[in-house]
Amino acid sequence: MASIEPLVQRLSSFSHIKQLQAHLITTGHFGFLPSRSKLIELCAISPFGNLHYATEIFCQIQTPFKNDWNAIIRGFARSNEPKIAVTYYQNMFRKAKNLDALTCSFSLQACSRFLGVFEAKQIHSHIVRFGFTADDRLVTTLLDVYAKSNDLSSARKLFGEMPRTDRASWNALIAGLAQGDQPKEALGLFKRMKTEGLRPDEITVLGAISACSQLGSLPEGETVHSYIKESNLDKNVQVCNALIDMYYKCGSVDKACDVFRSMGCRKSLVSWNSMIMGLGMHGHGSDALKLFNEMSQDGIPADAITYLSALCACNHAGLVSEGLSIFKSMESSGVKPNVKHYGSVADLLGRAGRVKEAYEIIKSMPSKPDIVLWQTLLGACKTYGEVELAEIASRELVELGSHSCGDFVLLSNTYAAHERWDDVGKVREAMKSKAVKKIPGFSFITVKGSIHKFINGDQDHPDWKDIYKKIDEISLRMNGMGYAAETSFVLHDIGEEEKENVLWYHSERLAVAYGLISGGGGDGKPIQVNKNLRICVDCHVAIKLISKIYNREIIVRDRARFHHFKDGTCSCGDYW
DNA sequence: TTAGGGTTAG
Repeated sequence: MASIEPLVQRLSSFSHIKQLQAHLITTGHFGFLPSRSKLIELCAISPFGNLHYATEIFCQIQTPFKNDWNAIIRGFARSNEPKIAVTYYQNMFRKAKNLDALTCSFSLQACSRFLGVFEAKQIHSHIVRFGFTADDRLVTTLLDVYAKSNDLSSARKLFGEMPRTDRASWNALIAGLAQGDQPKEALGLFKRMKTEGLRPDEITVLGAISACSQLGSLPEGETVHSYIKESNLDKNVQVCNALIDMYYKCGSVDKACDVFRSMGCRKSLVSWNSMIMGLGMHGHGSDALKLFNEMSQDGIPADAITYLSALCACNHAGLVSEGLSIFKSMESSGVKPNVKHYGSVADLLGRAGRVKEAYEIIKSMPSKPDIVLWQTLLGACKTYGEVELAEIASRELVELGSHSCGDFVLLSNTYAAHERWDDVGKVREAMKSKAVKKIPGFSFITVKGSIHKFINGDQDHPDWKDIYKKIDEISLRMNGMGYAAETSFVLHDIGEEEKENVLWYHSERLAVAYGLISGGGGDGKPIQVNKNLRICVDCHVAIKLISKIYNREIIVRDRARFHHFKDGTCSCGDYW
């Protein structure tokens, strides 16, 4: 039998595949293994194929050969049901025993799609058993699964054991560490890679930039950017997009704009989305909306993320009518609003005191509202003292199984504002009976290239005594300006154990104090602090005052947005 | 013949 390859080259539709199958059967060549496997592969992975049909052919084969299995596994690995690929793999392992490195590779690709570490570990053991560990490509795929599933220790161990590492394996580990919670380690590897004589490429720098974004460290980001310029990697649109993202996340929306405006390649949808999001997070709502309009003139249609970015920009700047009209325009643009768009609009209305309208929006959703949405509504209820709606939202939250400390505190505070102390007591009881989980708050600051992390009230920093001394000094000077801590509700209602977290030693204040004594940010540069949660109301007041007393610009990046404190005010206009 | 590493939200 001649190769069917020339024939295959000319196939362009599913009916061609069926004709080929008929041809193979009628000519008695279906039993000819390469042709049969090719047919299954075509069905399973070509753009005009049909995975279901591929499995039908496969099932008709009494003893499928290795390549038949591989074709099916490969097809499922890239389908919407990657787990099925692993099921086929396990069947093959039991029945056929003749799997090869490719079988493992396709199956691992499937694992990385559904983050199946358990399955990956099983395949890993087979890789060892079959002696495929010298296969760099296969091991890199395995490393990537571990890294993507956040099993970073396995990823690192594997990397350490590789007989040869190349750029791809370094890249997989760097990206994995950056996207996991080890951005510092990712940057360390990026630096080490250069000293070991491997030249980072665009994929490497994407990982490194992403690490800088996570750290929120502008100096580190600038160093990576210099490397990118030196190596001419700044013509790559993905690299530019990552730089935009990094700069605004590191507090410099101006530098993000510079990158955006001077891109040496065509801007993609992601470039626009990132820039709009960045402007929004820094409170430049109207600039964000200008860009939003400019984008359609540039012939790039907005997608769901564009709309979300524009809506967030409206939220952070309090642009209520603009936000509503953008939301309304979504349908006509053919972009279907999802939970996040509804959440954003509910937030916009809620913050503006239009709590009932926010509730109506939530009710009008085609899908079921999620925890975040009810929390948003609850937050607005607290601000505007809407007890009834607060109770509705809380009930929904309990039903959805939310055990977040914040939910209880908000409800309790809403009651407290109406002096309904019995109800306050009941909420507190409920908190005790359901082990309410609390995410620990932490902040960090980069000083002279190294990162210092602070947890509320911690004394782990080598200079903690000086930091606390500085805080005492700050508090004296603030009290002299008539500052009174807003502890009334917060401390009262959260419960006893919270009391030790005295507001004065909140992580963001420890970081700011350290910034002041260490000259963080350098001459005249702003002190920049990153926090994992939202900044607390009292710290917000305090840092405004600190910026005035010490005549220092302070930038705080919290979970939701940026706050630029200068001369006693904040860029968010106290609206966040 | 077929395989490895990649950018935006929350």
